[in-house]
Amino acid sequence: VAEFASGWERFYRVIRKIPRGRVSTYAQVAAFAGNPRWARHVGFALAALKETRTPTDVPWQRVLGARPRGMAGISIRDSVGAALQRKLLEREGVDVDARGRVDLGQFGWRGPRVQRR
DNA sequence: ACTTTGACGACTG
DNA sequence: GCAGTCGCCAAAG
Repeated sequence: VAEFASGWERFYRVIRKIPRGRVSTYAQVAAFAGNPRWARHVGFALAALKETRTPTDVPWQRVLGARPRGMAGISIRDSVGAALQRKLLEREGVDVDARGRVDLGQFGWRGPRVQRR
């Protein structure tokens, strides 16, 4: 059913499910998309998204790079884009520290379903 | 069909 | 904490 999805479309589907005010990681998105080893491709797909789609279609800002200590961080290389991502996240109520890191224990997305308070 | 490219991640020194 | 390596693998040229 609707297997039109090219590889990257799967990532977009997962990312669209991330609730406002929550964040996830590339690896996490990849895992929910079917394979935890596609983390790099998530980032690649999002970079491509920048050119082919409108940002509003997929909440790319909620996808961060994995960091130790249950943290996630802005992993975007373009400083302008990184600043934008930070701004968008803060606008959603996500607390981003000075180094662009977010506590997953507090804002991390638990998964597509298992939200259940 | 081969090579290059990555908004990654885990590990090493 | 930071820089370098390696493993992973789909898309684009």
